[in-house]
Amino acid sequence: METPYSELRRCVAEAVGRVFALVGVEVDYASLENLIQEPPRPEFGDLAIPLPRVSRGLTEKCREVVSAIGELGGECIEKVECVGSYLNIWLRSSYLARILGRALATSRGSYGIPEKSTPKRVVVEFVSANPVHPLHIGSGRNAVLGDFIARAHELLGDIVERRYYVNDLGLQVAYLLYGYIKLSKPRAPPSMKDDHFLGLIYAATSILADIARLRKKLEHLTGDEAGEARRELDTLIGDLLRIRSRVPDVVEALTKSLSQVEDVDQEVRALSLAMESCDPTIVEVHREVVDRVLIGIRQTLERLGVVFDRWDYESELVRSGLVREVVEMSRNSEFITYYKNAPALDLGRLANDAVRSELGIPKSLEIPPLILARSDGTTLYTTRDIAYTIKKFREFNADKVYNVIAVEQTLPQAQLKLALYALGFYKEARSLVHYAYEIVNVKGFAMSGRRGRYITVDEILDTLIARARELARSRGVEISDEIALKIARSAFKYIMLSVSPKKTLVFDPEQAVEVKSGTATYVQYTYARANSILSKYGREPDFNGVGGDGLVGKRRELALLIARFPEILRKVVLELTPEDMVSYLNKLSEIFNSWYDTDPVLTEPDEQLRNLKLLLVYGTKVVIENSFKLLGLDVVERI
RNA sequence: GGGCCCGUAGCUCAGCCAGGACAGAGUGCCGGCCUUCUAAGCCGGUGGUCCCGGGUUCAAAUCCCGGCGGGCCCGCCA
Repeated sequence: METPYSELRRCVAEAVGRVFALVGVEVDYASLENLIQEPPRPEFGDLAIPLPRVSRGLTEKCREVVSAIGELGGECIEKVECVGSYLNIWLRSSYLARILGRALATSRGSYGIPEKSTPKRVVVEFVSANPVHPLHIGSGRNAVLGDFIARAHELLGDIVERRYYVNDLGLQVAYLLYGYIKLSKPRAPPSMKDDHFLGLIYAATSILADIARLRKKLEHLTGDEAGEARRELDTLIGDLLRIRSRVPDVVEALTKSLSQVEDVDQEVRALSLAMESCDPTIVEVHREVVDRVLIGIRQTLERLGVVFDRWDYESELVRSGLVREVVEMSRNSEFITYYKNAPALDLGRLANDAVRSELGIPKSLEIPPLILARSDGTTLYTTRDIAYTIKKFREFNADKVYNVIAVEQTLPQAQLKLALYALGFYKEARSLVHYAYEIVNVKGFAMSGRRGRYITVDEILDTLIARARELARSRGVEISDEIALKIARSAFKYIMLSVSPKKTLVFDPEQAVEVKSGTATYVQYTYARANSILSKYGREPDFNGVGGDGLVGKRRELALLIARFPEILRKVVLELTPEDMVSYLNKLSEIFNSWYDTDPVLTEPDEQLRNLKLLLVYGTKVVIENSFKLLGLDVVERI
């Protein structure tokens, strides 16, 4: 279906094109339409065309264009003006009102939502944070972006599955498990969630191992090197003290227990091996500690409104034999090689220009061989990821699989694609998308999961909830838990979505909890205002009874913005750029609020004009609703 | 050393891919607006060598080349 904005652009292009032809410049309407742009300021009209782009020398003929447009302007153009090298165009109010009214009347609540085509089957794997600590804001960004991708596909009518890869093998989990066993499966204090509690145990164990290692090393160091090591030691002890201030008993018991161990690292490595071989003496406690963390993570995700369809345990993947199968296939592959005496795939040889371009891998990215297994026979992360990717495609019969993973994993993700290709999974290799995002930095704070230095999603949500309550109370209103959570999580998500995923996001905890312009709350407030007007009006606006010359000033700006919405949404859905939607919502809310303040709707005596105003209110409401559906934000009827 | 990304107002960011008007928001700071549809709002003021240097163009924050600064990757870690 044609969008109102493309309709009006075509109308303008045709009218202007006819006039250009009259002054001797022939140009086809389609290319003229592409040259139409939005002026930077309202004084420059609703639309504008840079004349030199159309044809050299056209600027000089602009006066003739102006005088000719009166008769040939057609139904859409009110007037045009020449300013500098631009032709500025004002649309006829009645025309703009009519096409906007028709578009909204046709689609109502689904205004802007793309037409469904043949549904695709799409898997989005995201978050997949290691089960060793609570979700921090970095994982929060992943959760919000991944859910956005899933929602974008759902909006297109695709069938989407959300999967979480539980990385329950590897040294990180081994450290947690080690500490957990040494402490004889401790319970969390009543006020603390399990994932927060176990995250502290993980960090304390990891730090104690680091300290022991460093102390040993220090015995052989002198001079500058010794000084540096001592400073590092001080930092570690500082981190440990911070953890002790939260769980004193745990840290004391753990310190005492580990001080009697000759080589913690060696024991942890042994434990890791035992985990991977499903050693019956630990298999139960291993699963127990992982699941305790996962329950906490799942609660956090539920607070965010992010729900997964599948939780895939890495240990089960290994046990299923699929990983072994991948290694076997590799051994029979023509790309098998031995690198540093370990079995590997020579992906560099595979990655010629043709294959790279087929898989979307940059030419300049150097691809080292992918080592498949350690000398002890255990497999490596990327090897397992090959198996997991095959599993994701198979189990869901997927047309497309997204891996939402930090940009720092660009190389392993490229290797993953190439490995699939090398093993004959051509379609899978082509249909796998690494949706890369940059990390989150906290202002004045170096995050580290291993050191227990992070800001959790839970604490941000708690602070935001408290802040929302406080604000409501200051206005004499009590808000429900549900509303408070909706305000809080939307505020958090909005921040996560507002910066281009490829850019580092600087998170300022002080700013994050402020509720003002440019936040989700601001947009929610805008929605509540629009909603309030419409519910007081009590019935649907009369979409056909609009017209006249009412679209001036802010009303006109708002109408144009609403008219542009379907194109914006489409672009955001196809290009997966949530930040564009955020910018749009900020602009829309700003214009709406500014208009709202000076131009009453319900008391408007002129019926046609009132209908027009109601159309704008209705349009704003629907646009916010549908944007929120895409971004995973919550609208609130009252705030 | 090689590769990728980023550099725009004190701070956080749009705009760059598809070049176009005196470069836009938010925040901060200063001042004003609640007998009128929700003041979590609105209005006004303040604030910029678009990292630097060349080039292409009628026109460069945007494209090209060369620098500088910051981040990440180049593990038998994940």
